[in-house]
Amino acid sequence: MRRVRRGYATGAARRERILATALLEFAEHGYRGASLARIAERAGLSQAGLLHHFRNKELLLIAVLDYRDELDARTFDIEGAGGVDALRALARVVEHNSRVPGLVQLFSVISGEAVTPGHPGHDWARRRYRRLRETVAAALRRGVERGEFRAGLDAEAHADRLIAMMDGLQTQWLIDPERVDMVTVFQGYVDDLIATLRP
Amino acid sequence: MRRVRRGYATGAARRERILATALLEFAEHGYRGASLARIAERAGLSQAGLLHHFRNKELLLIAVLDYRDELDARTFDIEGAGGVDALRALARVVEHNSRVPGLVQLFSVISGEAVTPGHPGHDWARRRYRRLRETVAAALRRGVERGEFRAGLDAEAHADRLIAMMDGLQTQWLIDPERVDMVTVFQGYVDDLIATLRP
DNA sequence: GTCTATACTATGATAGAC
DNA sequence: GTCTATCATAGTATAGAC
Repeated sequence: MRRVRRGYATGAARRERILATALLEFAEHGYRGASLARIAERAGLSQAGLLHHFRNKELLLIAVLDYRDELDARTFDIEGAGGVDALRALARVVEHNSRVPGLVQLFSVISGEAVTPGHPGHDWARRRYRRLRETVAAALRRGVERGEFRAGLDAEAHADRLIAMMDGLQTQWLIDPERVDMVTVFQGYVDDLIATLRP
Repeated sequence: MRRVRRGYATGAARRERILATALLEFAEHGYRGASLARIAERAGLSQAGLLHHFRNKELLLIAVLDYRDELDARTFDIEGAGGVDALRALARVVEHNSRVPGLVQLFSVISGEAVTPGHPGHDWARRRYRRLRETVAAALRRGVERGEFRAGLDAEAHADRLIAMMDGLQTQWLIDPERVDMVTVFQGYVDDLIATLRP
């Protein structure tokens, strides 16, 4: 009997171990600062072994970013929700993020590096922002349809602001965790915004 | 006659040339991605020559960050202004930033890297955020004293939010300049905030 | 103050045995 | 699929002549 999934399953587990390790390393040292040798060592295989699974460093980063997005599939149902509910969902995302500093840090470090055109994460970051903006803007528009928000609001601009606020507070929080209360400060923004947008 | 300032002046010009070049390189490639050899070449001296002026890479980065802060001494008089004036001054800072993408990018790239403790820019970033927060919060409090803003507002939280908004929009703008209108979107935030904070 | 030369270390990637 | 061995390259930093 051929154990159809055996080889695959082993390979997949290996792959995931590598991805999880690489995520930590990229989060800690950025793309340029991370080293394949160290990732391999921490993942329990040789550097050549690692490169058997991911042909080069750039492809590994892309895979890690996709992997992070998968872990992030807990979108907290922003897509499903609309109006005030969506804003509260965003606040819950921030709260959740405060419990996974590693994932947040990966995002902050890579986003920072990726502002440079030519960085392997540049396209990923651009796509990510565009998608996020669309998702949040759509949720705001649904709030208008439901009469929760006043008509004529600039959904895209508010979406940009909500995303900027999340990212900006994350940076401050990562750099100075004791001093910056990311969750409460963002919650305050959402509360003010709900009041402002009331019809 | 001893030309007291001659040697110094020459040295200072050289130093500044190096700093300006290094600023561009660090902005383009981050701390880890920048290379002393390339900085030296673009500044028109050898790598060893560069290291004569700045003993090592880390000290060069620190010097560049201080240099940037000097160029930034055009604080647009946020300290002097208070209340609504201060918020308008912040909007002017954003407008100004939109004309110096190089400086903005240096800040974004280094801030991103510097969330990692142990990064040579970590302390600089933390100090910078703390100072900024104090400056902006003080300006908001002055607005309360003057009766422009309602009493009991959380000045620190609003300061954190204003700074987060500036930084977050900068990242989006750098990654996708055609799509993100940093200046207008920030102006919108300030306008909403002035309305919200009215007594 | 600036250069050349060089030491030293680390990196990403490939070839080929098992 | 994993390893060892190796390559080519590039990086920071130092020594010492001019």
